[in-house]
Amino acid sequence: MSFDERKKSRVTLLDVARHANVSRATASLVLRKSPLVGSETRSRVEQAMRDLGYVYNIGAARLRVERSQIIGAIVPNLTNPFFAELLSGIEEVIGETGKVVILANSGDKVERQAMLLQRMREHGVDGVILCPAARTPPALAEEIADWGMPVVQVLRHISFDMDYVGADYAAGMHQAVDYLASLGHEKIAFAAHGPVQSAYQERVDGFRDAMLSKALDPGILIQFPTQLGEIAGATHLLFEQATRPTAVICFNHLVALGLSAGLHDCGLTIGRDLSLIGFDDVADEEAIRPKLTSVSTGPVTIGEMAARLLLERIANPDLPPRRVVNETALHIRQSCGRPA
Amino acid sequence: MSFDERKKSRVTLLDVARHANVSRATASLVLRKSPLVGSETRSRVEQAMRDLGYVYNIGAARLRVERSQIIGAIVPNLTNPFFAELLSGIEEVIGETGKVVILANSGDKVERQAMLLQRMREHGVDGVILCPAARTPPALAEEIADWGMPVVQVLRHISFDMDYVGADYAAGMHQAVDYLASLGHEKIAFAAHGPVQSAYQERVDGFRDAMLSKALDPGILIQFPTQLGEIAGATHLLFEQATRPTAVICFNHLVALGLSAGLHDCGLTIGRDLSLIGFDDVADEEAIRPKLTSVSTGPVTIGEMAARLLLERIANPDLPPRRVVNETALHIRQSCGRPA
DNA sequence: CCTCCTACTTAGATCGATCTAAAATGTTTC
DNA sequence: GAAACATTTTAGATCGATCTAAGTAGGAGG
Repeated sequence: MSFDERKKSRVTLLDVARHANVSRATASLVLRKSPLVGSETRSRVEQAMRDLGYVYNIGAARLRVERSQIIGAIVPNLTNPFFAELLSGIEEVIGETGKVVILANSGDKVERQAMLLQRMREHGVDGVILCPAARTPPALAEEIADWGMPVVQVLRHISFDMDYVGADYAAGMHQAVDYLASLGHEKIAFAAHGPVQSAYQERVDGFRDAMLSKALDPGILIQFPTQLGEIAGATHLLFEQATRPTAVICFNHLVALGLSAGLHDCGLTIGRDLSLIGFDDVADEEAIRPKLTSVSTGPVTIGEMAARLLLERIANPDLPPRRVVNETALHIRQSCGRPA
Repeated sequence: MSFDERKKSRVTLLDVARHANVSRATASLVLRKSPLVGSETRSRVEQAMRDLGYVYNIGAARLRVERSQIIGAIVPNLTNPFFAELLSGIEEVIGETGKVVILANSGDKVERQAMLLQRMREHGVDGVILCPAARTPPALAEEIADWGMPVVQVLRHISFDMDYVGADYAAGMHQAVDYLASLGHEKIAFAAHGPVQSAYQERVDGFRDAMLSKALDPGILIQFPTQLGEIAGATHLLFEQATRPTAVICFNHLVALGLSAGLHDCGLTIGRDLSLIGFDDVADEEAIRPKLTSVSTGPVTIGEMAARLLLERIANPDLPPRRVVNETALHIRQSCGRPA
């Protein structure tokens, strides 16, 4: 890169074209790997690009073409490793196609989510992967449809008219309950947490349903604090129920981590004094002792599937809405035993 | 939104202007909240925008103005909660300014990182927050400077000519070593992990330095596997050293989690049979039992500071390069005791 | 009545790519 | 040698905003 060339704030396609003695149009064709240009011309232009240090300006291109190569991802909480894994899957698949992911954190706030969607619209994203904030009105789906913006819901859903990718929470609950029942447990609690949204509801309903199908009492449902740090301290809630549970199924990995710590603090041995089943099976759960028996929902996979679904939706907007539900798997480790 | 208006693929500023009986220029001034337009005109234009459902097209604007309102963030590993927290801090600060964050995962691969930087350049990002992949050649810094791209290094650094935000790893190591020494430990191991990069080196050097200043042997340096799942299984490495350590300082929270689990598996009691100090103090460490004494580096804060530094750098490219080093704090909990 | 000033408003060029429709070039066919 | 054809190349309009430089209107001052 010579001195003069660096002075120019930006090397444009026109500069490249002039340097290679062709027109702007031809240079553009080379850029887009069109078979129309002759091979000698092509290499001359490519050399010119290298000589001048040309950088493609996607922004300029997208003014003409209807494609920004940007995908949005909105999650309710970034610090939760579960969502980090989800994002990782999304970024992986989107990145492979040469597109780019805009990341945003709704903090589970509906207004903030609306603002972020607006911002993404202004950036002309090709589509959005959205984990809807709790209490998102279903009308949002219609609004989004009006905008003509391709959106895939992940993990939570607010509408059946929009693509959705999630896990089979109900089946996961059945796996957990069936396993505990097979060990002889009858008093099984569900340790819930966080705001109510579709995934929450599905887990609770799945739990109820599974318990009833085993003719067990589905009524032990305990609400734990939202913050990880406070969950351990709230462990006593488990023992303040009308019937004291012999096993607990956790809403997610945060509850599992918290209770695992809290039970230890109470001097109880997990798996002997009380059985514990986690949900989501994030990497950390492998590192707790005793190792946590857990229902895995596969956040990375869900992220990948959501990304793929979105790409298909963008390519073909008239597809009917689809629902993809990832299978859950019960990973049996060491946190469950027979009831005392 | 009426039928005809929806048919038009996009409502432009010109449409708004016509609808409000003003020129495109005036509408643009309203958009940018210029004090030049009369209040009556302003509200007429604003009403027109609402009537037509106008959406600002940042992409078009940025073709004229040198500002894309996009910031890039490149991290080596998204699934590591430490980086997720970092990102959370970045997104928070950047989001407040109305800008947007493009997220990318280098997988700690230099070539992939180069490709991502290129892609971000094509998207015309206003700046990038980069946690350089291990083995990134220092020449990259010059290349970036040639591009004229504002970049802030986080957590790891490859050049002194580029802004940098990190933690005071050396001080953190001193805190950890001093604390253990005060408890009477003399055989202290450093449990390392992952590829060598500046943050790695600083921790190792800090450890050495701290040990030497206490006249202790700084030579017990053990390399653990990269994957969390494999660390626990490698715990035995601790006991295969020439001198068996009575305390271990962990490279990061992954090693701490892994060893905490591994020691439990060996039937050892942490804090009594062996003292353990974590590093990074991610939220999870609160949930391990016994609670982990840990050096906190504050990833969220570092992310916030990096974002602020980048914004300043963008506003004022001629600032001399700055280095911001976040203080570390030793959080004393329950994982350390006197040597057996 | 003319000049000057203030407060708005606007026409038209511009950013850097793509796309259409047409032109230039070279080859083959009759 | 002209017509027909395939292969490359190109001029110029276009996308949707911003910016410059110039315009209009209305009032104050002389």
